[in-house]
Amino acid sequence: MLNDRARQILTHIQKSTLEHGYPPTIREIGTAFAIRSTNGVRYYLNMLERAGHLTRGERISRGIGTVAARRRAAGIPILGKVAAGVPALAEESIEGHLETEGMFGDPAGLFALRVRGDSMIGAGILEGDYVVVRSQGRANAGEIVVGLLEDEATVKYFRPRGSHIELVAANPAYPPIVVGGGGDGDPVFRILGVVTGVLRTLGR
Amino acid sequence: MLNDRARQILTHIQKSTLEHGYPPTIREIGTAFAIRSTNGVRYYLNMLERAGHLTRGERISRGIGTVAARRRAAGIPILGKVAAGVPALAEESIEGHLETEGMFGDPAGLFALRVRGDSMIGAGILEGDYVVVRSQGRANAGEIVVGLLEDEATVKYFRPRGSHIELVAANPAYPPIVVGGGGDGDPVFRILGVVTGVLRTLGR
DNA sequence: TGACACACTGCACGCCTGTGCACTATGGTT
DNA sequence: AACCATAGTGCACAGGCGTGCAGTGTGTCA
Repeated sequence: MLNDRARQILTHIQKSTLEHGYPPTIREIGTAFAIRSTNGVRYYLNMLERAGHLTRGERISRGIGTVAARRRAAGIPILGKVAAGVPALAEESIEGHLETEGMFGDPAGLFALRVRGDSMIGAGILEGDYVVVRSQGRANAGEIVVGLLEDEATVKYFRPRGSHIELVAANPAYPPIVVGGGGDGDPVFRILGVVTGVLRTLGR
Repeated sequence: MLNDRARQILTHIQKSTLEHGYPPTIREIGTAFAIRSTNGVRYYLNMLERAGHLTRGERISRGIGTVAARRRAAGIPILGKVAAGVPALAEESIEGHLETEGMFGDPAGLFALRVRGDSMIGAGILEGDYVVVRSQGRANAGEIVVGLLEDEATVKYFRPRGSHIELVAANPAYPPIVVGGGGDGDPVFRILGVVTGVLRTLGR
């Protein structure tokens, strides 16, 4: 239904919209794809609109709204009850929407880290998962922190023990690491942030 | 710095952008707030731009980009190497960006489900996690599926065994469930979709 | 070899839209 | 009473931008 060029133009519109905050004009798209006539572009826009990939406002400059941009507002529907015969997404069964933006709080001050190793499998954090980290220098007891331990980033439970700190793995194979005791050979440790989310993709 | 009216106008621009896919014009904002002169609106736009809440393209129609819309593009930065003394997000150490939108593939056909029970802890799926599910009726061997088992949604490994299907938990406490053997008392099962992601928020 | 779809070019028209300049009403301060 | 900031009104101008219509080159299918 959609050919290669049309797909490229669609992603260009999406990228441009995100980059500037507003969609491109027909002529801007034309320049980007070396299409000299506005109608060359309109040919594709009509195609994309018929295919349902974007909506256009008539006679509205930059009136190109990608469906993706609008759906962003909705997010992924969260089903509450999965009723007897309903694989379709019946409106009534939608409990809310997964707004991945903002679901971890204010995006500023957040960063993500890909997890290496299996030291936190007990907490449901596997190798290859992304942990979402709120960047801050201190943590509460029991929180999962990302810290810098001798120039290496680690993810561990944070357990202050009065005079020193224990970094505890969620895997019995790894013994707790003691830091900050003031002892001579004690490793240097600094908290980079607190883990506020875990994210994993499966399959491909 | 920003008064109440300016804030309302900012959120109006954000809402309108999400709703239509493109930002409003000066005159459209004016109508929404009963400001009859375009310069009345410009007065606020300048204010908001000086405060850094939006960026404007000069002489560009609908050239109002909210900073929030642009940040959406960036997502959460993924740090690769966490170098020695760098809790700040040094540009060089950013490996990519977590684009939560689209990271699970085409948002259409996806839904999310809150996990109940601990039957999949071995796969790093805990109680309270959200699983992101691609809605489809069949699955490959070994994939984690969401299925409807006797009117109840379950998350399990999918293991076809020729004549029947085994639904295997990732927790030794739960024995495999056999379905589709054609036997009289066999439970009814239908695949709702395949799990393509796991998502968890921690703390608060 | 003709017909036809595809992927455009070229151009004029005219509304849409941001900009600039001048002016006004209101309320608070000195 | 004079002065100033705030929050606008009103209007003309010019260029941005979508639309409509007509035409072109190229490949392919019959």
